Amino acid sequence: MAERGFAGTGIAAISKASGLPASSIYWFFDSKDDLAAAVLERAMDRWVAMLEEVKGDAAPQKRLGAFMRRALAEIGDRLPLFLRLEMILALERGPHDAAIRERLQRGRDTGRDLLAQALAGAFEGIDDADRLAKELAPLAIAMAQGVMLGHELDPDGIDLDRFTEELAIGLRAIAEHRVGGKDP
Amino acid sequence: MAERGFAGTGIAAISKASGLPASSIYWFFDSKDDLAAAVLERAMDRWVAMLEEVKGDAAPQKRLGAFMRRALAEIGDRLPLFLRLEMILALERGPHDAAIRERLQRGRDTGRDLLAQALAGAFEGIDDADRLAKELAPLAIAMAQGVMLGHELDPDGIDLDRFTEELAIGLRAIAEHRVGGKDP
Amino acid sequence: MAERGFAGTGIAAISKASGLPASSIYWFFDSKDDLAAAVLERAMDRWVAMLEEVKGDAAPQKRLGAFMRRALAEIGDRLPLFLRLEMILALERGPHDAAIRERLQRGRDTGRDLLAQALAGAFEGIDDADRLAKELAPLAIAMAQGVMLGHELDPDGIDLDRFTEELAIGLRAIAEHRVGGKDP
Amino acid sequence: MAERGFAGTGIAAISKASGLPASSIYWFFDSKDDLAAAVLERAMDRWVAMLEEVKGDAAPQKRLGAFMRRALAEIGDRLPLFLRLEMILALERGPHDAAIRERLQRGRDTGRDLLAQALAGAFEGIDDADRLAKELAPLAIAMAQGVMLGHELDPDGIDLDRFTEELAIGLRAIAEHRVGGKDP
DNA sequence: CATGAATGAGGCTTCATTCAT
DNA sequence: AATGAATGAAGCCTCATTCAT
Repeated sequence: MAERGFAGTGIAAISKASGLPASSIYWFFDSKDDLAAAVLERAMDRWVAMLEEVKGDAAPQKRLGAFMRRALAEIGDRLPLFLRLEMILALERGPHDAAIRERLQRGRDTGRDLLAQALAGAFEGIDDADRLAKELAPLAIAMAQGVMLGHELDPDGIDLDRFTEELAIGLRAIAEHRVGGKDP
Repeated sequence: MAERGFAGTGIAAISKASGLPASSIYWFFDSKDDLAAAVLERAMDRWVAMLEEVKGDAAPQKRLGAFMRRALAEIGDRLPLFLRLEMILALERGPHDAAIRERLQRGRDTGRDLLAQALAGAFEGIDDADRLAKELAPLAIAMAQGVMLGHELDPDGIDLDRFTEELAIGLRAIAEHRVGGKDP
Repeated sequence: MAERGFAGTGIAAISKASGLPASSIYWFFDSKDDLAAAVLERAMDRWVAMLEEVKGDAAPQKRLGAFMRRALAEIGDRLPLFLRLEMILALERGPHDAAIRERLQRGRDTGRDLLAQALAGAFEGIDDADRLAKELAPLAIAMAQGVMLGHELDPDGIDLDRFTEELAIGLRAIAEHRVGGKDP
Repeated sequence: MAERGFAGTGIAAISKASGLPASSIYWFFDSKDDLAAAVLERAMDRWVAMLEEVKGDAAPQKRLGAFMRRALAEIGDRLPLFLRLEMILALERGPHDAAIRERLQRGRDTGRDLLAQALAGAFEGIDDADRLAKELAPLAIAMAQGVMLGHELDPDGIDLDRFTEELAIGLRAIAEHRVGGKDP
């Protein structure tokens, strides 16, 4: 579903992939919507757990790059499934809305909070680092997602390792710009 | 199709939207794949034309913000259709004809070139501005796309107007960082 | 559908009976509900047309029996399809309601009006024949339907030919009873 | 099942209504057919028991109306479930086991016998009351069923209380007509 | 250029039933 | 006596496509 979208993923495909006959899938899920919501939820939980763990590591908050690098660890092979799933489900508006959209929102909120903490470390030395981190977290997430998407679409066009570092630099510059036009 | 994806957009829906009976659609297009490719092509051409026009305007290359602002002009309502279409078709891998993928690649190339020119203006004063602009263009596009996607998903989370300006700042900082680690 | 009910009549059965593939049926009808409503409508129209024609014949209003005998002409083989369809669809409440129920109501109204006219003939000589005919028409219909149903369930238990005559007698007695307890 | 028919009543619906998982239902019944037969049997037994009880009451056979009124006591809310079930199962021919049909036949026979006794009382004073009662019982049942069905379909169209009395009058007139065309 | 009709394959989902526990 | 899980067949309906006109 993360690869072909909601509509493009037939119950038959899920059945084949899972080894269960299609009708059995309906023992576990009420509908394809319900299944998608459950999958999204689980993927989300895993990703959040991973981020928490990274955050828990000693010093690393200090460098945003380290955080990002871990967060996107799977990349290279492919976009972390959760992110792909999130993007594609979010992009595909349609009738699979209700349950899914709400879960998407929750995921975004959690991700933002975690990134805000990592950003605060990267903004060390800037006034109001915490507030700025909170403000810029959505922007950081968005940029990061965009870059991952870009990498997915054209792997050679973007050097992800380098990017994780440069994203921190760019955000720091933006934070500094926000904190005061041109003062020392 | 930009809203529901390729698989989620039935010929019947296109028929209703266009007022033409489904069978008539097959007079104009050989298949759904063909139709999608044509739609993508047209959307792409329009977008490119718009960018060319912006580029043609007087000094504006100097400020990346102005370029971006025009490029995303439609936003507020919704992500420029072309970008939405591009993302969703790119994300949804599946059996959609190679034709589509190739056209997507072409679009990305054109966009990159145009943005590189705009970036070169924004990098004024930096050594090797042209080369850096070319290198960073894919990153810039990716970031911009991510931000637009983020805006689409959660319009209140991201201030697009401000972003266009800040993106320029961030990229400049990255360019400076690339041009020389710590030398003046 | 008149024989197996709505739920018991699969699209596949209709497909086989009609010679059209199941998917083609959906070119003509929006749904199984829609199809049932259309079938009911057509059966109803035919039955009403037949009743009108019977009514149009010369003297026969005078004897209710003649009217009934014609109205139930097909019987012997089987309950007039329309009546069977009406009963079974009316009895089977379920999700096939909306369109069907309304059409059922219309059918009942028409039948009642036609029968009222036939009854008026049978009530010749009774005061207020017209009013009584109108009042008793629903009762007459109901009785007749019950008898037809009974005949259907147990063909030997009920002599339909005799019944048509006796129904007139019974109704006349009821009408007389209504017109005045025991006066001459 | 009395409301939606055999085909329209899924095991899942029965499961939900009973609180038992679907698989448990198969501990009690061998199949859906078996279940339907059992349900029909039980409903039938109850109805017969009630009729017996009514019959056992003092004088009341004398007035058919009293008998009918009790027999249809539940009405007003809805057709006595047994009658509904009987009609709908009888109408819906299909693959429902011979068991069901046979049980239906038995029910009809019992009802007919009981009604014959009640009718005999109502025919007091007519020659051959017993024979006529036996002959007309099926007709009486059929008429009563039809009226109940009519009441079910259009509650305002038929006054059930009045009907119970008038049915007796109508049947008496028919009996008298049968006993001798025009002789005193 | 346009359309009504037709169609096989496949869509999601429910069906009645079975089985191991 | 009870149940969670499993299953093949069938349910209704939509799919992309074709064809005759």
